[in-house]
Formats: sequence, structure tokens, C-alpha cells
Amino acid sequence: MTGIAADEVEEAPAGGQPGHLLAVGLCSGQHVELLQREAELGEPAGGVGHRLVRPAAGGGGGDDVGDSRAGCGGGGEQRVLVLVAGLELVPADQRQWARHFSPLAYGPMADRPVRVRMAPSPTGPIHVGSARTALFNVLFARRHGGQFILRIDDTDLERSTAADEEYIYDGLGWLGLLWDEGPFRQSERLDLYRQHAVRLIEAGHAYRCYCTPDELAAEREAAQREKRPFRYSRRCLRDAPSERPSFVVRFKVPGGAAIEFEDLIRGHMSFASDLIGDPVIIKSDGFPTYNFASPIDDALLEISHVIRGEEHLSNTPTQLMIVDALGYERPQATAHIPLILAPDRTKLSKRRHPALITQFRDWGYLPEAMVNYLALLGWNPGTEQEIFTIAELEAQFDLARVQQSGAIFDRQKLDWINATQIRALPPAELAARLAPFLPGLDSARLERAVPALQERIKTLADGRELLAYLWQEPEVPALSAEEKERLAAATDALRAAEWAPEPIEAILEELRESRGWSRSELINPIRKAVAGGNSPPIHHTLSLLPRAEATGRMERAL
RNA sequence: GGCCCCGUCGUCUAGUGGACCAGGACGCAGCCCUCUCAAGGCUGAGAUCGCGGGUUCGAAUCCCGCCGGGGCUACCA
Repeated sequence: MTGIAADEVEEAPAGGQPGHLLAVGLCSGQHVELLQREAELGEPAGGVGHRLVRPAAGGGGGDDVGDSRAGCGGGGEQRVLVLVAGLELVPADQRQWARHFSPLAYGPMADRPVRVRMAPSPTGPIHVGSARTALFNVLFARRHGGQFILRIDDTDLERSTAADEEYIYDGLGWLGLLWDEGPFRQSERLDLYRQHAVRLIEAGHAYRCYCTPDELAAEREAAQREKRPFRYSRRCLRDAPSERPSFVVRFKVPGGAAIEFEDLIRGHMSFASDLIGDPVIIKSDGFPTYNFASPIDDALLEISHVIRGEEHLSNTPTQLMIVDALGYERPQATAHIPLILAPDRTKLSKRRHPALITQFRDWGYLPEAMVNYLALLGWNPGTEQEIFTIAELEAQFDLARVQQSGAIFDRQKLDWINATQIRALPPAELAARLAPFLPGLDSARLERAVPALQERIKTLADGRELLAYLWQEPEVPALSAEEKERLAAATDALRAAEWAPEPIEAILEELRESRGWSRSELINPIRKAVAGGNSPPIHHTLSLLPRAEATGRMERAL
């Protein structure tokens, strides 16, 4: 077989644009001249085979796709996507990619379907900032009938971990922020970025840089000494010491350009290219940098709106220049959402504020409350509504109403929203949510505990505290003679009671009236004897305890 | 240092030239309700709208300068 099996090929319209899909097919082994150049970039660090194809003559069909078997990673068929122009072959183990490489998807900008993405890097526990970014993306997508894509930006070999990636899935799953496509992992598409780098080099938009870290540090220090902004000297553009074994690829920033774009939150942005030094796009280990991989993937995934944290605002011009140089279409717009701040107004950091998103689950927060709070952190509907269901958020969310300044994460407000949402839950539902936090209660007792808890817990975990008396006998209280008299009367009256809240309440009420005691006179000593300190209303407090245990505690205090 | 973003009660925010001696919410204080704790109701304290100049009859809202905070300036994202 030569390259592409006919029955696997989808023909693209003739004269496809650079970067457009030409065909989807099966590659069983081929290689072309690009392979040599690629070899110069060093051994690929990833495990995915990279197969290269010669440009199709005249931008035509699949027949022209390369037919050499020389370098296809030692046999084995591989599903690939073939692109015109730079002639990249994309390992298409994720079949989903094929759908979006349809030439038909390239429409006029205004008609672009809404496609947004969240692209976290698994380099630490995912925190509330990432979760909110995901939320805003999801809400925007839902509001506009678009797609939400999850991409794992794991191009930092040193810091990315599988555990952190799991936290991302776990956290997003818990919040119900499910993605329509993905997850795509950048580490699995290293050759894709490498091909793009080759293409840029060939076009004169990028070059190899052999400077050592020491040399770069020296340049930086010199710049600092002379009090001028540091930008890479471009020494390797003029005179590269190409005998050195290690190099990076740098993007050659065009001079004198103004990079302009529309940000849905900040408005019109303009940056002078002259202030930007040539950024590294391929590291010496063969991995792309964030500023290179991200815009490529955004373009290939046809992301229409890039919604991300404000820390990326300054990166945007660099990424846009790369997109332009590659001949890809820019995202329709960006939206740089403000940072979430710690109480001291510094940026929330993974180190100092280890707010793992799933930690909130363990603390007893409802995912819908978390979503509600996160949505309000930096966004408001313009009305005075504060409590939202996810459906309401999806209907009302608007990037234009997102704040421009950073917001401090306020646990107390979260608590209030959580408590409010807990109170709004159907009792049976609350029982189910409470179950993991009260393993000591069987489902029947749990259901009976709900009325006692529902309006007095801020988090599900609070239930444990409020019901602590169930498992922990209080100290025997020192009661006055009057208190003992009332307690004794209550104990007697309850001996024959049906052991449920309403009968207990009725009996105590009857006793209280017949003796002329106030409620507190009768109930306080009972509570002291049975629960010690605070507890739910006394009839609930009592009925949640086995009768023998309850009356036992009362007798003990007499 | 350079470039960029931001700046209304403690916190989240409403506010886009007059209806704002700045509204809501959380939190806080008090009162009511009440068997403790909550929930609920009512009341209250809390912002010279970062500062200084302008423009205007009139500015939180427009302009300029400054200050403060943050981000980027990495072979981290």
C-alpha cells in the first residue's frame, strides 16, 4: 500500500487552503524529505510515531501523498490526518479530530460556530481559578449552543504528573463541567508541533538558536546593567554555532508590527511587536512551549473564543503572531478573565493556598453551590439574584458582564450560598448527599436526621458536628433540684412514648402545660443531659437516639 | 526597568454625566421570634467612589497626571 488507502480517504475540495484538511487515511509507512529536517530537531521525546508526507503536487488529492516506506517507525499501520501546505501528518488516534478537520468547517469568521476550550496544565492540584475558567467556558458554550473542549497542556515534562491530570478530571466531573470533546493531550502530539516549527523555519519565520542558558543569562544581565529591556540578541539568526549539539527553535518576531485584537472583557488591545523578544517555540528537549502549542491547537481545534485567565493577556500577541505566520485563522475573540485573589490580595497560588477543587467536596460543599459561587466571582447578572441553578446560569451568563478586576475568594459567602442551596434541597436528596459524611447512620436514621439538620448546617460536614452527641456521651451535667424534678418528670413521661419526633413533642408539651413550666424550663435540662451543648430541637434530638440510650442519659443526670 | 491590565463599604458587586449626600449581597451589631443552635423578619454601623488636577450648570461615570495592586518580560503554563 502506498500511503493512503483509498477507502479510508475523504477527498477534500481541490485547491485546499494551507492548513486545511486534505484527507483522512491509513498510513502504513512512508517518509519524505521532511524527515531529515525533523531529525535535526533532535530525537522526539514522545512515543508517538511521526510520519511525514510530501506536499501534494498542485494541492490535489490523496494519491500524491508520499509513498516511501523508509521511515515509518518500523511498520504497523497508523491512522493519520494529512494536511496540505506544510504537509503535516497528524497521528489521529483520537478519531474526534477528524470531524473538525473538515474543510467545510472553515467558514467566514462571523459564522463560526462557538467552540471554546479549557486547557489546564497538570502541574499541580487544580484550584478554584482553573475551575472558574472551566465554568465560564462551559457557560459561554451552553449559552451559545457551542462546544466545550478539554485539552491537557502537558508540555512541561518536568512538572506534569498523572495525578494532577486525574485531579482535573475528578474536579471537573464533580462540578458537572463535562467536556464535549477531548481530553486531548499535547504530549501525544509532539510531532505536530515539530512539523509546524519546521514549516516556520522553512518560511523564514523561525530559526534554530544554539545559545546556552549561560549565554542568555549574560545577555540578560548586560541588558539589566545598561537599563534597557532584555530581548534576545538574535545572535543565532546571523551566525549560529550550529556545531553545538543542543538547540531550541525561536520564532522570529516581525519588526514594527502592531498586534491588535479584540478582548471581550478588556476591549480593543494593541501591542507593539518590537517590544517582544524572539520567543522559544521548541525547547531543547523537543517539546513545544506553551506559547507555541497552545495557539496551534486553538487553531486546529477551531476554537472560536479563547476564554482564559488574565495572566495570559500578555502572551496573546506572541501567540497571534505565530498563528498569523502559520497562515491559520485567529480566534474570533479572546476573553481574559480576572484573577482570583487570596485574602491578602495576592494571586491565589497552588503552593500557599492549596485549594484543590475536590477539597471542597470533602469539606461538604455542594457542587451546585460551588458553581453558583464561582459564577458570582467576577460575574453578575445585572439583577439582584444571587442564588442560581446551573440552568439559570447557562441562560444568563454573559461575558460582557464579567468584571475586569481580580476578586478575593470569600469562604463566608460560599458558606452562605452552600447553606442556602442545602436548604433548597428535597429532604430525600439531602439525605443522600449527607450519607458519605455520616457513615454511622443507616439510611432510615439518616432520613430522620434531615429535618434536624437541614436549616442549621452550612456544609454537609457540619452534620457530623451537630450530631456528635449520637456517638459521644455528654458529661453528666450538674443540675439544680428544680431541673432534676423536671427532668425526672420528662423521663417518666417519655418511657411509654412512641419514639418519633411528633409524639415526643406532644408528650413534652402536654407535660409542660400540666405543670405550668415554660419550654426552656423543661427542655434545657433534657438537652443538657442528653446532648450536652447545642443540638437540634429536642424532639429530634431525642428521637434520633435509641429510646433506651436517651432515657439512660436522662436518668444518669438525676 | 519595560510593556500590559486593574482600582466603588472588610469582601463580592450595582452604577456608562443629573433619579446616587452611591443600591444589593456576604460578614458584623442590635431587636423580634424562640427549647439551645440555626432559619426567618426588622433595624443599624460600614464607601470623602485610590489620589490630584481639569472638562461641564452638574462626574463614581469623560480627559490628563500621579499613586497603589497585579500580570507578562522563562528552554512554566
